[in-house]
Amino acid sequence: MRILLADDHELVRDTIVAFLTQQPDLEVVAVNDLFEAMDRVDEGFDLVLLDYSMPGMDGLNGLEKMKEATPAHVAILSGSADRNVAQQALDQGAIGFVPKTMGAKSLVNAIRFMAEGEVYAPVKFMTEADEEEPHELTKVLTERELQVVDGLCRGLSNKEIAREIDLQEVTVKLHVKTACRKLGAKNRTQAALAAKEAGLF
Amino acid sequence: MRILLADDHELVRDTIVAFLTQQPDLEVVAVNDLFEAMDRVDEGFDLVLLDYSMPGMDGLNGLEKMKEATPAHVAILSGSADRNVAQQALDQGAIGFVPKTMGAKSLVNAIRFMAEGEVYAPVKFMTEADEEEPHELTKVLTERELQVVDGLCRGLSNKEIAREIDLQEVTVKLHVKTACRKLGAKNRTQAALAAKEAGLF
DNA sequence: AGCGGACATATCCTTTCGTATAGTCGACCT
DNA sequence: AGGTCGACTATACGAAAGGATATGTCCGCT
Repeated sequence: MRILLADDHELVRDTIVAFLTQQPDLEVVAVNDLFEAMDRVDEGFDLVLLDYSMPGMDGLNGLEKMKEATPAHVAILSGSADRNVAQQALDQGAIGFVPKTMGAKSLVNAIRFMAEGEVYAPVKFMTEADEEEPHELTKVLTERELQVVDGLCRGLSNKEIAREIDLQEVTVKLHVKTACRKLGAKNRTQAALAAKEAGLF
Repeated sequence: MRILLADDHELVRDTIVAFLTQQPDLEVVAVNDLFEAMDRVDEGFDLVLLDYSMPGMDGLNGLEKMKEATPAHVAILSGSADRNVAQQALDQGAIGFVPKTMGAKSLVNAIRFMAEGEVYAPVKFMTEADEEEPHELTKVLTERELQVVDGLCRGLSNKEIAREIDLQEVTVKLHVKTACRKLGAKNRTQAALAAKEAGLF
């Protein structure tokens, strides 16, 4: 299998090359940036690995360009990008997303996966990032408000929420109102949507 | 690496064993059901593969049991289960989820991944399932109902929706009610949540 | 010609929401 | 000790939402 690796960090490049070439059936060509990669991609590769932040990439536009230039599978390699970028890359047709934090053996496996046409993205990485935003909201909302918003997110009425957390309905209304204000919502429906959006519940 | 495979379909079992044993460093023990698997798991394995629907499994309870019985990584193998089951399995600590539709080479790669402690789930499988339900809903909801639900999903009031699509408020109410019924929602908030959940808008 | 589905409108009525206002209570400043 | 703030309770009222039922149009199908 022939792999084209493009990364502007020499150390990263050398490390990856060193590991990949230990595999008897892997052949790796490493280049410095997207331009070089574009130049050499015609040599025929099974998989192209592009660093997310290197000269010529311009975010995911580089992915776009590379995909137009070759029928080979193209994957994004990154040391910093977050889950959103990974998701976007996959949406734009990348065969995979590989964080540089990944172990060497896993990297080799991932590359085999992708070279065979299987989409790869580390599950850990894709899911755990969902737990960042809650902090902002759980900090502005009080305990009661959180309970009430939880009810909103299940489409409960004020009365039902009141029964559930043992409060007067009027009090629930108050919490709904203040929670709406904090969430920038005009009404309970928008509040529920906003809370869901933010990853609460 | 030692793999314990449990599946009640002999054909599936034999096929997988045949492929895995082609790998010089893989050693596979295949059994018929969860009970046999539990009996032999003490022999020491790097990875345990459990069929989702085989005697003794009882949904994901079998996964639970196996995880208690061994420190090895446990993955779920399934020919039919959907994305939700896969997600649940991962949430319950499975090291991976492998659909039987996967190619043999990819299967081997996935197994290496999991044996090394990397969580594996096919991205295609996990994401594409999100695009099934819309069909159902866009088909049961009429044109007007869709417009109204769109409004609901933006937290608009009936009056606002009426203005937007140039209808009387009463008519909007009608559509909201029928849409709620079709979506199995008790009120507009649940309807909005359900529509969002299903991937509409 | 007749039928049913989708759509629009109307009236009536009940429940729920949303908001304003006011007061109690305890915690935390300073 | 007085002040402030957050959480809670309480009234009260107008605005929405939700439900039922009835009428009528348009369109496609039989």
